[in-house]
Amino acid sequence: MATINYRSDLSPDEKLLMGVVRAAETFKRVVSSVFRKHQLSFPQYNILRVLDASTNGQSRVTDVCRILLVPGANVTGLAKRLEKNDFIIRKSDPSDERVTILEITPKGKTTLKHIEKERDYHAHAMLEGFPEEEKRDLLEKIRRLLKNSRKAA
Amino acid sequence: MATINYRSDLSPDEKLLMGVVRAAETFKRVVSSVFRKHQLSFPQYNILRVLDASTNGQSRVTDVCRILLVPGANVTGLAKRLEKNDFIIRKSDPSDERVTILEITPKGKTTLKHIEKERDYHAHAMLEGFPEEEKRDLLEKIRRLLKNSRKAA
DNA sequence: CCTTAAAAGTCAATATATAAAATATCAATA
DNA sequence: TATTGATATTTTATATATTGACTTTTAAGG
Repeated sequence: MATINYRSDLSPDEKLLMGVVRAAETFKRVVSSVFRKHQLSFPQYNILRVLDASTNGQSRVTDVCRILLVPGANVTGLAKRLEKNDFIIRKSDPSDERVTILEITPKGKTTLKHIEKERDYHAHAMLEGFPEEEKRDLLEKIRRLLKNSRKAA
Repeated sequence: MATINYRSDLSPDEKLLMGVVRAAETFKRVVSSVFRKHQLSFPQYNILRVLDASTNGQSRVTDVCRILLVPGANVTGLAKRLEKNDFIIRKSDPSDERVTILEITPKGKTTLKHIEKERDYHAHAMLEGFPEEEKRDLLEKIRRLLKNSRKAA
């Protein structure tokens, strides 16, 4: 047996938070296997989603960062790979040449559509056995967690 | 305004799960800043915790992987860096020479002790406003999520 | 024994995350 | 106008994650 010599000594708070981390990473692994079939990684997919939900399919790098809560240095490489695979284009904002604008391509949009059904299937499977009321309650608690941790950061 | 041109179109299930991912990553960022002051990364810290909770402070690479739900190739590099900084030692199991055993050092143990208080402070801050009963409820739901997603994987 | 399959771990290649520093542009103002 | 300070992004260096291939050892069958 694998865990026979192991006794968890996490404090209750830590156990809860580590549980959140594990659930998140396991979920990421599950849906990543879907994205990978379409040549997308999890963070790449998230960027595409943000652009797809933005007016004209465009957004500045800074805004993508703010929405996804990721540091900007991350996005440079991600955007370059997305552009190399024709999921987005990158262009400079003529009105402010410090700004890089990312725009989703038709290929990017259709890829998101293809992914949609399978993604929903997995999301639904992870929430199997959760009635609507419990989902609402869980979402509310997660939001409170997020608010607390952003305050702490 | 950052999000003015962005309307989230996530399905309710996806919104919930993406929320879990965000909460997890924000928490990781917060506590990582604590670990970093002691020359440890988040995954390195987790490995130390597993070893510290194992009998004789020892565990096989495979068992660490099973407990932390991470692929084995990860642990090789992490363990090497941990060994380079004297947090653990690596040795071969004489009874089965395929096996690598990881063992926490005294330095590793004292480092965990130094981290303990600050780590608890941050964990507690993230759970501010959660009475015990809500924490229990949240933990139960998170565990159900995790069970579902491991089944789906 | 000998062959083969499984198990444990490492290695290599690629993608990602992060911090720190560098670059370029903009805005304000002296 | 020249300078200063703030913004937006990229670059650089290191750590991590992930997949698949590979090596060594063990276990199982014939």
